[in-house]
Amino acid sequence: MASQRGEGETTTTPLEPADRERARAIPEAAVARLAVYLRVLSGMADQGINAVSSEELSQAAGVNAAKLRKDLSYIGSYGTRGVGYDVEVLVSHIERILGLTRNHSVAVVGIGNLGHALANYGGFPGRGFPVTALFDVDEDLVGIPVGGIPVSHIDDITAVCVEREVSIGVIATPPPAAQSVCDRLVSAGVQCILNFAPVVLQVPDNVEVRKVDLAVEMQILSFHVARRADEAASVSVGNNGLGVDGMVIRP
Amino acid sequence: MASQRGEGETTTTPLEPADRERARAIPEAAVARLAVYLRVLSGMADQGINAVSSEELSQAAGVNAAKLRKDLSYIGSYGTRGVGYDVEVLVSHIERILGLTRNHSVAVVGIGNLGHALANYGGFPGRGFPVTALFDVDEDLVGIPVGGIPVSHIDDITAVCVEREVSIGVIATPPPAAQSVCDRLVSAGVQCILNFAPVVLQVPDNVEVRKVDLAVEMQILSFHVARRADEAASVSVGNNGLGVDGMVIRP
DNA sequence: CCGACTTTGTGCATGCGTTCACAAGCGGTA
DNA sequence: TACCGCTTGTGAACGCATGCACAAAGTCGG
Repeated sequence: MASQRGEGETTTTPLEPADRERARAIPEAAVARLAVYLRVLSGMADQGINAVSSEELSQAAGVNAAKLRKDLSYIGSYGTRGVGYDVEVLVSHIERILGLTRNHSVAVVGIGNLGHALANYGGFPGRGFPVTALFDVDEDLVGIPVGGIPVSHIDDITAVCVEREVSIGVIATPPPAAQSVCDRLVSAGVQCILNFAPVVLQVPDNVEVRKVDLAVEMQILSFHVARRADEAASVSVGNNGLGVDGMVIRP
Repeated sequence: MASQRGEGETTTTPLEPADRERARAIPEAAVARLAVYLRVLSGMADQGINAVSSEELSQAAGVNAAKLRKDLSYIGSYGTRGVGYDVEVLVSHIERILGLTRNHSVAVVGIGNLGHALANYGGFPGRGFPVTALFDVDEDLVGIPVGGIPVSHIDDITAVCVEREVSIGVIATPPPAAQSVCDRLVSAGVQCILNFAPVVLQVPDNVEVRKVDLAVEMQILSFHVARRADEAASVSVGNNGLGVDGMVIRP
């Protein structure tokens, strides 16, 4: 895993010009799916499987086979017609495109319940994301190690982030603190932020923010519950032909 | 459908036929944003603000003003031209569309670090989502209350979910257990699942699954880091006009 | 070496979602 | 009451993503 390291630009396999061109053109949605394919492929590799067809892989990943092939075509042609894909080759290629050949140092801010959970993941699932810094306002927490890393005070955020070359900041603070923490991360040079706080962050446009919003997820589900209840209540006129092929429970 | 439960339709404000039609047509992406608008609006209501224009609201929510208006138009016309929107009216209308006038009982499965964090949220942010059941395989945990709710054994999942009318199941187990837990939730009649396990769940098509995948989020960020590093490395030929206006750090 | 079969890679059409731009509608003012 | 300015609501254009269908390309068996 080799946690932090001296410099870290050219230690990793650099993208060749051809790939560089491609990376620019990959749709956002496809990037998310590539990460899923990667996980499925890693699992297959662990099971000793070394070849896979687009059909098999797509089913395991829960997507359309054509879409999968198109997604893979964005990163180049690495399959063999008539045979399928070499698992190892695909894994290493997706890893390269996603930038996983380089380690991304992660800082978690806000060591509450969620922060604890995140810190204890200890190098995020799928590794390549070592947590190297933890921050909180609470003086009582400072110095105490969580998941092996001692908590720093939030006022030291700039110094620590720069020193440990943090490239991804995770915000797990209460809502009111989120924007302020975000600003501090940004001025510490962090350009990628994963936000768990239910707040819309304002950032300069050179910073990438992704948000994980529990409340929103729940409310989307709630919407579907409501919609279904309504549809069920109005099954009188006749349903449209939109394929509700009724309760196929697959064990 | 409406699985079990005595009545449960008309306890809550029922959607009128006109709204029912509309709810069916709301794009998935818009639903997610409506939840965000709702939060922003609630905040405004708490601050005593009672009118807002699409411009203000859209900025606070971090979206385009035109998009916001279109999103709101999906749920009907509740603004006043020349003035804006009444905050209260909008809040209650979005709540109705999202089905938040009804309480959605939530079950959390897997009381590890993340499960603890979720249970301790204690009725999810924005309320309306009371956590009413917790499950784990670990016998040592069974009976111990977490966040006020005693943990049940996972083998009792069907009985407990039916009894407590669970409508949303949250999976926070280790990956290998996720599919099995999911199957059990489904056979207990749970139709909405929020999945934190890094696994692609296979479900019948009457079940709605949303996934929150830390690893994928991190890898998407990683991709952007890599893409940027590459773009920065190839600033020699000349950048395209696609607005990278260079490192504007706003404090 | 050839032919049949399999599976990839992709051009094209379709549909969805976003954005633009403007007419319609409402409050305030004289 | 009539006008003026402001903001909504939406028709229409655009662009992106998905899905289809097929040609290209490779393997395997004879």
